[in-house]
Amino acid sequence: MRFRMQSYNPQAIEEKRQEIWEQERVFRASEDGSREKYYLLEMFPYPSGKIHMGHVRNYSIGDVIARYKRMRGYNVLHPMGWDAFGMPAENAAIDRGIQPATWTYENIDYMRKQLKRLGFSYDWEREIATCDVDYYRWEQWIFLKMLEKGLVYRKNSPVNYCQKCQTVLANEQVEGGACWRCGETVIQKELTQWFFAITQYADELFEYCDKLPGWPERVLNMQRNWIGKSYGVEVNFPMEDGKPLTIFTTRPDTLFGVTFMVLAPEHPLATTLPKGTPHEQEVLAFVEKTKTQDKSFRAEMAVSKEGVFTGKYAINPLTHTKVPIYIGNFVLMEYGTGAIMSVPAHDQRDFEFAKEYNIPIIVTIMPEKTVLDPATMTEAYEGDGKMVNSGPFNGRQNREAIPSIIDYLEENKLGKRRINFRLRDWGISRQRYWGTPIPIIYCESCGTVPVPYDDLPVVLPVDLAVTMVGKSPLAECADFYQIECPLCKAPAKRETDTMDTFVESSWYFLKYACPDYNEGPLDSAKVNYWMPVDQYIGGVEHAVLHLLYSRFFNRVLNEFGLVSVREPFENLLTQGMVIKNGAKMSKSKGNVVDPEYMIKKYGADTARLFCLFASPPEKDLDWNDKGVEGCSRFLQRVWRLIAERINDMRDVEAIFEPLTSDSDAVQLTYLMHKTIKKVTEDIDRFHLNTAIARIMELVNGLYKFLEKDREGEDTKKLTRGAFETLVSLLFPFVPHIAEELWEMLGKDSRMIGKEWPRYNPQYVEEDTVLVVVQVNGKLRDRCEVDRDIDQEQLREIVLTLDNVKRHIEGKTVMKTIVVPNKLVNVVVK
RNA sequence: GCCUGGGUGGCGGAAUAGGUAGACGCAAGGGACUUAAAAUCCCUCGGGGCUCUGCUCUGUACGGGUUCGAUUCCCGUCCCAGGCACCA
Repeated sequence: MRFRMQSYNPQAIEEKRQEIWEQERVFRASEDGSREKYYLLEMFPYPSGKIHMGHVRNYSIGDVIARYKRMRGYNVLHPMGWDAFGMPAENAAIDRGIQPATWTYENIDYMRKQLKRLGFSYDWEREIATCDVDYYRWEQWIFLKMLEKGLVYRKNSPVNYCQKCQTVLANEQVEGGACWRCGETVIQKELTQWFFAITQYADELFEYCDKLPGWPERVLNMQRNWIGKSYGVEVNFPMEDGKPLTIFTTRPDTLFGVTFMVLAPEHPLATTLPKGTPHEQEVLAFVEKTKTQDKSFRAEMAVSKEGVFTGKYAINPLTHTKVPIYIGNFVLMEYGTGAIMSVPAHDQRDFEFAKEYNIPIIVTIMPEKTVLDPATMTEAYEGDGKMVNSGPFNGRQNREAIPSIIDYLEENKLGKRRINFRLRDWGISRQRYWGTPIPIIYCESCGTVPVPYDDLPVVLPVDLAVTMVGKSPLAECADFYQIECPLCKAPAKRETDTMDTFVESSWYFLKYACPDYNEGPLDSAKVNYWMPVDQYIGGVEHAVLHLLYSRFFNRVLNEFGLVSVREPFENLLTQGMVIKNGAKMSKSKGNVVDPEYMIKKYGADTARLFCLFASPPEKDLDWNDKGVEGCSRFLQRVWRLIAERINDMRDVEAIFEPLTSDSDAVQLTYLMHKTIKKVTEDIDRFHLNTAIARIMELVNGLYKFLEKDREGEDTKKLTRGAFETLVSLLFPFVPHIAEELWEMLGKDSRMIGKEWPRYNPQYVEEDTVLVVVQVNGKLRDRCEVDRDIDQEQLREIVLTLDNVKRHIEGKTVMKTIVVPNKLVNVVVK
């Protein structure tokens, strides 16, 4: 049978392959005890309308790993779904008068098509959309369970509020005082809100950062930073009425230098202490003024320290001296006890405050090289040194003295060891429509009543007229909120807030294991088969949002007995952004490249290849249209390499070792086996760009080899072996063209995804090696010698080289350093 | 200010363990094929110098150090990106 050579037509072959994959359901995963499982997960997208280049990159990286692991014999779970609740759906509804549900599901349909057109190997039968009732009903179940266990509570407190989005934001969702989504300045608002008690897990979440070796250090650092664990002590300063004023400090070594105390304006004592003193009015006015300022404004104001004296004093428990109590704008009620001891000599903030209000300064830590004098100091000394003015602790190194100071405080019941965290509980109430309804009912007589488990789900009405003004849409929908109390049957009102959409993404990775299970939230047997996620891939922007919440949620569900592992994600890869012309691709910058256009022009394989080749996964990817063309050229070159010769090769048997001693054939064999080794190692450490570079070298080598007209069956067989190897190596990166070429070679297309080529160790190290010769560390010559040659012999050979002789002439050889099979350095004087 | 990363050709990026700096690709220049163009193929390609198939000096942000040898390790400085920022 003779074939006419066809040119590379990506659209045709890609659609053909995709159809076969779909029909044969080749990416379906099921539990299989006979093989090692591998759960590969990429962060699921928000169905905003269209796939963007960031998605293409993220999912291309994931697909290489998924396909590669399958070829290595793993039972791979590679699912995809939709983070489908969220604000843009509501905005679209307002702008275009479409229901959020309609808009969302239409987007999902469109984007699913796009992902399929890119040829990613997902098990689409496990697809989930978080806005499906069958998904969020179990989220409501989890909420109720958490409520039972005391992990959910409701409280009135100042919260972050975005006026543009008209909703509350969690601390993690405020970036530099602005809304993470729209950039609007966040204000403080007093509201009653539901909270998840993530702080109960603060210590564990912090400590386990050391037990996640598969995570990038910078992500762990961001999490540690965010949780903010600090060791210190709570100290009681008795006041004149005998009651204690409790403060938290990490620097008990400066206790002897306390000259005043400061309370947060929100501190309960702030308004009661000054009663009856001449300072009362002034304090009340100050507290009022400061409290009404919102957080970011106050932070800005407090650059200059402001405060008022309460007229009252506290007693330093160590020195028994009387120190004045102030109210200050720079003290935060949310951290520690909302009150601090102030040591102006050794804390810059306290120093500034003391200077402002003429409060004395006492030095208690003396640096080694200088002498501190309170009268002349211009800033606080925050470093270490010898303790002075510190009674029994005088002369000791301050850091070393801390434990004994704390011991002393504890023994005398003056204070207590204490660890404080910066992390706050996660506020999850959102005054929005398109989210999971919080399953709670408010009854005049029974109070806050959880929706009974049997009454779940609380279904989000989808036929609602959405308006932007006023309260949350659900709060205006009587059909939704009017309900009878499950306990007393009296008319009652549903909670009309919905949950933060980060709740959905905190457990979706578990649901993929059992998407159709509906007897409970999760089928533990299946979940435990697949969990933990072996490799998670996504953007670094979720370092302290989604990734922290998920770790928290997984622990909670672990305690409910639904999953057996404590940490959900074993290994994490954070890929960089896609950049063009020096800026992140975005509509507002006008530098967007549409994946759809790329597919039309070059095909999915080229689009994928460029995303993988242009830079290593963790780095930002600089988009370059010319680079894309280069990738397209490469695929055409591969296509021609095989298609042009297929008539001669079709029925030839493949061999992977030369039967002749023809040096070119031997060289090709070495190249082939070395390439397998390099590509394997590179994929294993996610150096996908260099893996592709190696494959390009193999292609270049093959062209060079075939340049000469070669006769003989052996040559053909070896060439065929190299072709098969090449196509297999290409498969995880560019599956369509690889599978098509595989079939062109007359092989079963189902098999390419199951076999990863092996290399013969004998052919990765040549018998001779190139040894570099240096004289005094400078490269002077090189020579080809037998591998593992005797060192003495090598020394002799080296000294006969012309250029070496020239450089050592008239000098004495002091020593010769030999790095076997690599380098000789002759040291002369 | 603090904590992380990171600074390598015209560009994207290579260089597992301290051992040939610049793999692979893009761009650029030159050539072959062609009536021509596209496509394809070949050659050159960090900078300087020379007696130019070769040799030599220099070069991985900057300044020192360790070493036979440093892009790689150590100390100091500068710059860029990300995170945190009155957290007591």
